[in-house]
Amino acid sequence: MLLHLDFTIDTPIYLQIRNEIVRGIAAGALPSGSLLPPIRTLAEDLGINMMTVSKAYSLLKQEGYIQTDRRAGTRICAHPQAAMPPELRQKLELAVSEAKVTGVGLEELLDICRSIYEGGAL
Amino acid sequence: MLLHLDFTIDTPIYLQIRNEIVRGIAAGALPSGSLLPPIRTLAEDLGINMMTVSKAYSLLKQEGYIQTDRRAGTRICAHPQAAMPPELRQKLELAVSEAKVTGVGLEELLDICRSIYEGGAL
DNA sequence: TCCTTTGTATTATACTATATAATACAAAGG
DNA sequence: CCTTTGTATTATATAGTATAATACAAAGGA
Repeated sequence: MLLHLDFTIDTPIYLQIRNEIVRGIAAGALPSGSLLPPIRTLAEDLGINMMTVSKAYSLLKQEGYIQTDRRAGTRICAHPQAAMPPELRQKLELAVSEAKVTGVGLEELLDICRSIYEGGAL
Repeated sequence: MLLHLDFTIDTPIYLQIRNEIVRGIAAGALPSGSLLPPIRTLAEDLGINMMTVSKAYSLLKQEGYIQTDRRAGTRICAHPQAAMPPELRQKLELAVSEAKVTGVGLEELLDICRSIYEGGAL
């Protein structure tokens, strides 16, 4: 379980962990049922505090990405939503808007999105 | 100049201001050369502190979205980048990944991105 | 039964980020 | 000169983030 953390950017560590796991799920590296490492193990591997990993897991659990069992550990669980959450919609709007303003053309943008979706962005 | 702020979410106010302006540029509501309201005026309209607006303007200026002149005020300036900044690429990757995991199909996602790009997301 | 492993919770501390408040400054037009 | 503009400074308060040191509950295994 290798997660890439960047301590120089302003994104909190627990959010980086959460994001990496979400991307891992989308990329297929973490299929439904996959066992995530124990909080203490991952914390030690990453050289960070146990509670920071716990915070990431709690968030993922709250969002429905994982399920936790005291003894069995933490596993990925698929959960297609009925509709797209408004927060995700806003994330997309902002990213697409920034791309547009930056000068990225529509077709180019769609190609990028397609490659991310298909390739898994990893 | 109406900006929609949400004081209940965890996104900082200065970032919300920045994001709204970027989306306004992409949507065409703020074409190049548009004059943004003075910091004090916008702060008063939004009921927030002057320095919070100043922070948003500073960020936009640093990112190249606006230009400031002590006397002439603050104006939008177009600036197509040579290549897509890596932070934007990561934003896109995360948003697309979340959409995929949430159960959004590829074509549906591309339609959404297209409508955002063309419609301006406003 | 005892030990280990799991997630979770508590308490304290330190540091940073965010936002406000009250001023002050520099620049330039009227 | 006065106003308006962005910017800077100093102080303060609050919240978020991360660490540290423990402790607890649950359940499988020796």
